Amino acid sequence: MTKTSGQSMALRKYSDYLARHGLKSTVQRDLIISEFFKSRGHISADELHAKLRETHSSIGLATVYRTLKILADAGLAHERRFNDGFTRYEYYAPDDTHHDHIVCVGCGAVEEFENTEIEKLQERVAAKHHFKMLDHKLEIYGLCAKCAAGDGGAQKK
Amino acid sequence: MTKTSGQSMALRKYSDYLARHGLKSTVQRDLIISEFFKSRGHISADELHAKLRETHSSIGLATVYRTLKILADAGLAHERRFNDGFTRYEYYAPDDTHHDHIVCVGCGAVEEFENTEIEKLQERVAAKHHFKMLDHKLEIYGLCAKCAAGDGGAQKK
DNA sequence: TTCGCTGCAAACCATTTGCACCCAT
DNA sequence: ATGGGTGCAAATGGTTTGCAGCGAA
Repeated sequence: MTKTSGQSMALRKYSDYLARHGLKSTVQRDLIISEFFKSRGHISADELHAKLRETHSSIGLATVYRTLKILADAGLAHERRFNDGFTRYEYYAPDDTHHDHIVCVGCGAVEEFENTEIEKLQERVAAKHHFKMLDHKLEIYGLCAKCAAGDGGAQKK
Repeated sequence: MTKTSGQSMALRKYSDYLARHGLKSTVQRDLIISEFFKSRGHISADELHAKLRETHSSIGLATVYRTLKILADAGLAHERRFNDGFTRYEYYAPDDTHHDHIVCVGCGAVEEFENTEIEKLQERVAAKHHFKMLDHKLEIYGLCAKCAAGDGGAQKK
């Protein structure tokens, strides 16, 4: 099972992208990207910026936005908009299978799932409407076990 | 097949809501709501405001927003956020079956569909993750027959 | 007469952009 | 030394809100 680490593969794809587009590698970008890879899944520019500030107080929010946009352009991150007002970025390896999200409206937790049966049904729906399907978005909103049980959940701002 | 008109039923539910909440019926609200019901499906506050301006130039955008919010609170409209930056409101009768959307990325056309099989699969996914499902959102993005055929489509701003 | 309602403009807030200086290449 | 990168502050753009006057009950 020799499987190249998804992360190192992503880093290579990232520097390839920089090179091919005449962009430069900088300390800030490296920091942002490494932090982004560390906290895998569904982080917002603001949250990422806050985390970075803990150790590098001078990094600007604008740079975080700009870098995340590069990652998205390079095909290494996906912009996701749930219903909490702002954009979250999620790590997306080139060979990842498509997945969807189930979101807890109590505590904001996000889990991922994939279901090929649903995908197939979607293709069929698109065909029925004479659409060529390019992408789709499926989000299930509900209460996770913990939030359904008791408390209102510590709303993770 | 005696079936009370969905619209008159909605209007009744609307005035009930106003009464129960100590809110007043006004000319502006009536205009906004009637226009909203007329252009069924997926209209934004701005588009609605523009339409109303044609005949009633003094209506303010803020009032449109406020009224749409009332409709949403009354359970007569759903707020929908696709990927074009702003919120669209869609008519939603209390007895409507849930439906999802298929959106053309070429011309912005939106069609509705429902698929109970997909719904069932979603319930199953939620159960597997120990979530109590409350709501869900499924959007298929693609090209409609017209846009897939030739032109880039007259992007409906 | 009482409050809620309205239009306007200002405020919000996440995200973007202009700019002058900084730093990889 | 070039030209892209950065932080800051200002601009944006959809949506919300404060306020003084208006109008439904």
